[in-house]
Amino acid sequence: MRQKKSALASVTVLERLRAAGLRPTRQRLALAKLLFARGHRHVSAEQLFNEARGQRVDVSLATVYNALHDFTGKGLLREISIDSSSSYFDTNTGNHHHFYFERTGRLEDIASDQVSISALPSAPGGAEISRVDVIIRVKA
Amino acid sequence: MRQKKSALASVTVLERLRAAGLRPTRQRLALAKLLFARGHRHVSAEQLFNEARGQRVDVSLATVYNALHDFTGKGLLREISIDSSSSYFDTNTGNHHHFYFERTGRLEDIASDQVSISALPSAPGGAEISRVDVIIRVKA
DNA sequence: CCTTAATTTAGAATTATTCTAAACTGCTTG
DNA sequence: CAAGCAGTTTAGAATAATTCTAAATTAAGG
Ligand SMILES: [Mn+2]
Ligand SMILES: [Mn+2]
Ligand SMILES: [Zn+2]
Ligand SMILES: [Zn+2]
Repeated sequence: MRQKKSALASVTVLERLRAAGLRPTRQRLALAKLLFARGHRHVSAEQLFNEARGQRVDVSLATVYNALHDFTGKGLLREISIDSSSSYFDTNTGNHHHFYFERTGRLEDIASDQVSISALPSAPGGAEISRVDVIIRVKA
Repeated sequence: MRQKKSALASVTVLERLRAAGLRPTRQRLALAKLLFARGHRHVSAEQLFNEARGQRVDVSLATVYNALHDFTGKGLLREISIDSSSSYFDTNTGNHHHFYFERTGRLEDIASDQVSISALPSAPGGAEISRVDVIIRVKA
C-alpha cells in the first residue's frame, strides 16, 4: 500500500512535469515529489535543498534554484517575497492569501473566500493587474 | 522665500528627529530632509544614498542603512519587502496599501479607504496582527 | 572646555541568489 | 540501437544587498 502510493505519486509527478513541458529528470522528479506529494507547502530554496539532502537525493543547490524557477515559470509554483532575506515558493497557485508569522517566518494560507476585497482601485492607465497579494503579518 | 522654506523644513526635520529621540546629526538631518521635505516617498537604501551623493551630502552607505533602520525603529518610516532584490522604505507610515509596477519596480500608494477588506480571519491562536499589506501587482 | 555615549565610517564579512562553462542525460532520428 | 543534440546539472566563482567590526568623530551635558 505504502509502496503503491509512492509509485502513484511518482507517476502523477512525472505526468505533471511532462504536461508542463519540463523534462522529468531524476532531480526534478525528486524535488517535485517533495513539493507536491502531500498538501500545499511554502518552502525556501535552502529548505528544499536540505530536505532533499536529508532523503539522500543527490542534487546541487543550483539545481534546486533552477527547478524552483522553472516550476514557477510553468505555473506549478508561485514565488512570494515577504521578508527580504529570502523568497518562498508556494505550491498553491490558486487565488489565496497569507498569514505571515514574523517570529518564525512561516506562511499559512488563507482561502480567498475568507477575505473579501471590495472597491479595488483600477490600475493607473488601465494597466493589467497580474496579482493581488494580501499578507496579514502576525506577531507570533 | 525659497531660503525660508528650506530653513523651515530643516527646523521641522530637526524637531522630528528630536521628538523621536534621535540625535540630529548632520547626516540624519540631510537624509531626513531628502526623505520628508516633500510628499510621501518609497526609496531603497541605494537610491537614497545616490540622491544624497548627488546633492554633495557626504555620507556613507552604512550610515544610510543605519539611518533608515533607526528611522524605521522610531516609527518615522515603514519598511516594505516586495521584490526580494531589495527593500523599500516608505515615508507614509499611516494605514495604506500599494500598487507595485513590476517592470519599473515603483510603488504607488493606495489610500486605505480605497480598499475595503472585509471578513479578515482572525489570526490563529488569537495572535496579534501587526500589519495587513495589500499589494496590487501591475504588469507595466 | 571635558567627558562620555552615540554616531559615523571604511572596508571586510555575510548571505541569498545568479552565472559560467564544462560534463551529463533524456529524447529523437536514422 | 547508435549517435547527436538540446536541455539539464553542477562545482565553483561571481554578484549584490545588507550587516558587521573596530576605530575615529561628534553631539550633548555638566
Ligand atoms: Mn527568483
Ligand atoms: Mn532591514
Ligand atoms: Zn500559499
Ligand atoms: Zn506607501
